[in-house]
Amino acid sequence: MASETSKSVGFEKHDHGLCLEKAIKAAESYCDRCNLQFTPLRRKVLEILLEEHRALGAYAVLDLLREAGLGSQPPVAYRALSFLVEHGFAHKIERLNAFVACALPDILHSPAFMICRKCDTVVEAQSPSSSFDLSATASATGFEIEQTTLEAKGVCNSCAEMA
Amino acid sequence: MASETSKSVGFEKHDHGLCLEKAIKAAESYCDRCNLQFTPLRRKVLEILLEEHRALGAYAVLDLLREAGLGSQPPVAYRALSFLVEHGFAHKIERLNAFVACALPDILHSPAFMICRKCDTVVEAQSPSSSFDLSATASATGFEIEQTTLEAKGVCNSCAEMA
DNA sequence: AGTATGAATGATATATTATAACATTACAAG
DNA sequence: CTTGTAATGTTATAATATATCATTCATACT
Repeated sequence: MASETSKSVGFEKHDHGLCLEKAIKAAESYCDRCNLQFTPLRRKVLEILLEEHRALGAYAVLDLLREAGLGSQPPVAYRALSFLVEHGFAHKIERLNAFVACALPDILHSPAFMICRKCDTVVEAQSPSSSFDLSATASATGFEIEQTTLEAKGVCNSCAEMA
Repeated sequence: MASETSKSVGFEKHDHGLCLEKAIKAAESYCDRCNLQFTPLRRKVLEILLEEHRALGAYAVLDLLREAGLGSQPPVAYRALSFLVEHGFAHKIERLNAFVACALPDILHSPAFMICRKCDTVVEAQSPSSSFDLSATASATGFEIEQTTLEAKGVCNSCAEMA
């Protein structure tokens, strides 16, 4: 379902049809290599996220899924989204309770996002590790950071000892 | 209400009654200085968060509020929590949809957290800015980071131009 | 004191996000 | 061909959050 139009997405224009195709191919080949099932449903959900190119709530995804005739109940969307997030094809934006396609599918990274509080546009920054200074990326794109939140998930001392 | 017991909280023991009192006093005097109303409700919610010393969902807070005879409907809890978050007395942990009292009430900081996926314990790290490497803090406390998310809220280029 | 103003709280209803639980289908390994 | 596992379908409901309007409370001005 890739369109050939180049439209304004994120904070600047780019060839969106191309980026969609590339991302799908990347996911496909990754799943091949890792014996993961890149099913029509999962592919469609990733296409939806790529096509929209912004953070979508699970129910927005579900609506589009329904339009495409592929599943109609919440768990269907949530399961596909979980799969995509788990394998790095998409990220969850916790602040928005929404999901975006990964903008850097070929690069190992810990996700970092700039979220506009006015239009909810989400831009993913390239972040090699948990230590990352967004301010350079922000000023390069003209994004003015008002507040940042860093949340690290893991296992604490005492839980590790118990195991 | 502050208890005098010293119990194990976070990743290590400390005098909890004392830290509660200190935090309440800090909030009180900040509100005085800034002409904010540190009402009984808001104080109670902060006390609840401090007393529990872990991330609590809004409805958990509401239950404790109800027990204390101070409001019983969701908006009551959400409004008090918003106030506390807005003024930095508490933080919202987006990953958990939960709230914690600020562990560093006297220090200007952008919040950074380590969240145990097994016990949901949340520890706040001291983070002077949006650029911050959690890994040092993590290894100091024996926390093993599995995944980090950095979300910056602000205003993007095009929205800024419109205004 | 009286009263106008805005802030905070109370109360009802409902919206939004997410998952539990179980049934069914698809598909691959033995 | 059948048995196990993963994926999807389906129903129901849980958990989180907010809109709206009514009421009370604090403050500041006269």
